[in-house]
Amino acid sequence: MTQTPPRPAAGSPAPRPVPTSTDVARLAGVSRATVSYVLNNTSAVRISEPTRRRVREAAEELGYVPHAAARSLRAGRTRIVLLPTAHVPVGPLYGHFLNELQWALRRLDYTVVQYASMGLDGDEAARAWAELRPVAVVSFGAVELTPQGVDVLKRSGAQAVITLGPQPVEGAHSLPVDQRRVGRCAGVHLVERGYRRIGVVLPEEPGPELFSGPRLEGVRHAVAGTGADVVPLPLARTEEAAGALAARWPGLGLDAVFAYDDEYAVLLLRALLDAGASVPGDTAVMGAGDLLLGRLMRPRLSTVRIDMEAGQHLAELVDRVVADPDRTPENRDLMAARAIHREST
Amino acid sequence: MTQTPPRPAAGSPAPRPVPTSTDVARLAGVSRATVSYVLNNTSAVRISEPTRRRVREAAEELGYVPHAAARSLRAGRTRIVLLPTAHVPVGPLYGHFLNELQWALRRLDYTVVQYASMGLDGDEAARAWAELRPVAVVSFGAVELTPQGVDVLKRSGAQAVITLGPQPVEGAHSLPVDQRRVGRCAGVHLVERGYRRIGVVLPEEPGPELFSGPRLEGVRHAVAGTGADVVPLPLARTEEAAGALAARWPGLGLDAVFAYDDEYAVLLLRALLDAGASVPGDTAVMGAGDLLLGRLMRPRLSTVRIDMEAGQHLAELVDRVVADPDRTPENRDLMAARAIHREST
DNA sequence: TTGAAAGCGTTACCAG
DNA sequence: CTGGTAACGCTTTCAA
Repeated sequence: MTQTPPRPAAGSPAPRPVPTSTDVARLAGVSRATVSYVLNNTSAVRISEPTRRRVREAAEELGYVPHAAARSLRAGRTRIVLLPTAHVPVGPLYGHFLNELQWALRRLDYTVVQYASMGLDGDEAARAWAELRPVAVVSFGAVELTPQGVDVLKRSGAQAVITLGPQPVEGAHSLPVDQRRVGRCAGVHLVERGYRRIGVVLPEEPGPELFSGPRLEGVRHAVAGTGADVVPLPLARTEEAAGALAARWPGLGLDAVFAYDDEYAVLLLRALLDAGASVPGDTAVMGAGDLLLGRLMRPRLSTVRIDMEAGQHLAELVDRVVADPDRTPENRDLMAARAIHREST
Repeated sequence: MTQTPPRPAAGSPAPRPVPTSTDVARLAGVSRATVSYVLNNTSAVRISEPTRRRVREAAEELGYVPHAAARSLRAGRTRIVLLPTAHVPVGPLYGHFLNELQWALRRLDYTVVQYASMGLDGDEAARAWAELRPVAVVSFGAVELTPQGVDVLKRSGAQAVITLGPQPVEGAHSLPVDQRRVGRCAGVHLVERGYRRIGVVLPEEPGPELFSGPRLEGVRHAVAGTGADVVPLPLARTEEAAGALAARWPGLGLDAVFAYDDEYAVLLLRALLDAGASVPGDTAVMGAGDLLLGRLMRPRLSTVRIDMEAGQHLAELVDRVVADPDRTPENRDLMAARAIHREST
């Protein structure tokens, strides 16, 4: 026997142990199997109505709630979808997308587990995730997933290992999401308008590197061969930092700037205006994300609009892959990016 | 119920079953018990170094990963902290707070499960949560938790049921977070400056009701007895809606407006300016949240700054309550609110 | 120092 | 139509 807690100190409110299906069965005067059948509405077996009622009443009276872990253990599979997350959100857009995905997954009856990857490397992380025996893992690049990591997950029972990112991972169902395209949109937009010395604002804060790097690369790519220059500009997300950058702006000799997202863009735009610069006359400013923020500035901020395929769609994809892991991967990029011309460029 | 046998169709690449501790034991030529001892570094038992090595190598070779559900089942407790979430985020601030909390909990080795409450009522939701046997539940008011719900959770093994909200829930460890204080700050601020016809912008979008209602109530409370009026103003978070509201503004006869958060405030502020109004001359505008957005507007947006006690602290509180469920609840309000005067009031 | 065995709560199978 | 029994993977007590 296990250590039956010998009546904890008097005064405790309810030292009652948590009721199990055995307790329900005993109270209803039936077997555990019958309890299971009744509570799960198993159609393959027919139980008499009086019995059903007795079982239901017993469960109600005891406040019985089935134990998900025991169920999974027996069933050999969970309904857990694991979402590895980075320390810091990389932007409002991403947060919104993640939220939508969670909601949609829950709606499909999955249990969403967010797993913060505390600086583990890809394989350590994969092993930690595998302990939960998730039926699916959807990775946004917070952790660099390796083919070995994917293998560990699949062997632990994951039916779907889905990665979103610029390049596919061997063994995983990889959906293309190429942040370079955001930069490319901006680069093309600016070059077409004749700008030739282009600054690119990169967040100094840790977190968005996985997004900001490729966006910079995208700008470089768009600009290649046009004779235009690209100058990386690290910037902290504060008014002071923006002011300092604006102060040394004339010395930089830039005629345009593309910022990691609209927040950084507006921060700098404001600082430039306050420093007496003319936008887009002296310098064009472009952001990304098409946030409310930018539309409310004057001049209105030109931006790269990013549409992530609705979380709803991704959730349905997860569900399909779980049901049929061998289906051929889809290749459409989940992210649509296009430049929106307003008044700041 | 599903009845798909775990036997995959022939031709599947790797139908290898997931390795268990039995497999490791067999390969290492020891018993399952020994495997458990070695892999968990059990200090009460000493295993010879050669044996340890054999076990470790076997585990490595097979790619063995322990099964969290089985472990919890045996242990009788999980490390799951359940976070009920609403459909839509109620604002950037809240999102940030939630993120910090998740990170801190993970750091304390908890498994964070976000549970979207799909329109379940308090007791249904509590039962659904209880299936996971969380060791703690931290509720932000996405679902109205009842004393019965709390009881179900506690009886299912939850050591800590923590609610954040205006009023305590019987049986739960309730931390005061009173959104009315935000409204009160704004109300006091506006009344002190002589404004007497105060509009309060409430989001038309579903989601923030649980926050916006109390904030409105707080304004009313602050204004009571001063002879000032309070007028609720539903507003969608779009430029069109704000424009429409600004168009009928003169007819409303308001001399000040407090918006649910800085986004709504700036939206309206911009629309008023574009309509030719003077701020704060004709109308004062105040927001909440102290977002970057408001600081970048001209005139700079007056706001109510809200500091949620760092998620870190809440995570540590959870950890303490889990360790000692009978500790006396803390009563300090987790939220600090104070008006910040800028240029728009 | 190691191994055998008893459960944890659930459901599937197969007798009654 | 119903109920006993075994098994899921793991930890831990007890015995060798």
